Amino acid sequence: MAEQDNRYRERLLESGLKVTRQRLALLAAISQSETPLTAEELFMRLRRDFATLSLSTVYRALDTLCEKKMVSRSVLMDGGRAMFEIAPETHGHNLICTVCHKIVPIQGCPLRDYEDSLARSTGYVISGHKLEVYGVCPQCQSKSHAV
Amino acid sequence: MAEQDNRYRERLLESGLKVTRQRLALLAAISQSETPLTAEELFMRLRRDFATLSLSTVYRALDTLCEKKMVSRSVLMDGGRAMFEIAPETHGHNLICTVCHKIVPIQGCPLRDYEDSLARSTGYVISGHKLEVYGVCPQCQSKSHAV
DNA sequence: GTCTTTGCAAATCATTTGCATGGAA
DNA sequence: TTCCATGCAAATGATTTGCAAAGAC
Repeated sequence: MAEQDNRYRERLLESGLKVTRQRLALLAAISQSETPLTAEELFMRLRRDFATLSLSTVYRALDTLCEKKMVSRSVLMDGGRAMFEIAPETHGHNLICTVCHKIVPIQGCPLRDYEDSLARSTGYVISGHKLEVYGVCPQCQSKSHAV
Repeated sequence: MAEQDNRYRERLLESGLKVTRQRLALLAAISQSETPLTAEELFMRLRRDFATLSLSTVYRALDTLCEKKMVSRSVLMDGGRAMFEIAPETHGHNLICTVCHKIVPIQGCPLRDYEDSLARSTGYVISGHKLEVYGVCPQCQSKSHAV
């Protein structure tokens, strides 16, 4: 825990950012969650032991951390609010259950080769992509059978 | 034009929706655009020859038409506002220029086989996905060279 | 005539911004 | 000490909702 804390401390400094309690707490909270969280969710979690924290600080810190690639932002199907997760070192995507909204990472990305062929066929210089896959997880499948 | 109008008329009726001027105008406007449009953009286009139209009608009609699969909604990278396009009969995705924000459709989808293998490896029943690819279009590439 | 759809205005939700204070380097 | 970061409150932007009037079937 303290080691991880120090890793974040270093990365903040490397990025030219100041090490603040709120940023460290944010990074700790995001990294402790297995699924991406909304700004509001993070705010509520941190509020427990950080009474004076402000929601706009959460938004500002998330913006900054996204710029520095320490955190990444994804968008859910409904289009409502943004979700945040620790930027994974290996590029990948999420698989989202449309029933319970559980989010699990998919390891690997099926689009590397595709991007190359797309670049060739369109003349675009491809810079990236956003992919989310939707489905029903095994647990929710068995629940619906049980009814 | 009148033929297309009639096709939409039918599809509305089939879906159990009433055929209204505003819905027909909306469908016409969306189908006449080569790129997806925001609700606001549609509103402004329709306002030209439809002075009393209300923005909330546009939102409501778009919601309804998305439910009935006549229109589809996509999300831009920045996460701001939703964009709408006529639901394509063949599943495909968009390629978005990060400089001029031009949006062009990509024919074909690289993920069909991938979804099958993902279903096998995860136990999920895959229902769909959202994919957007980002890059710089040939025009914007040459413009930046020119500088 | 009945039930849906619309227009308008007000409400809501997520996110952003201005500004003075507080805190890290 | 010098800026960057934070807290608070107010602003913004996109989208939604309540309600009465208008329109489609």
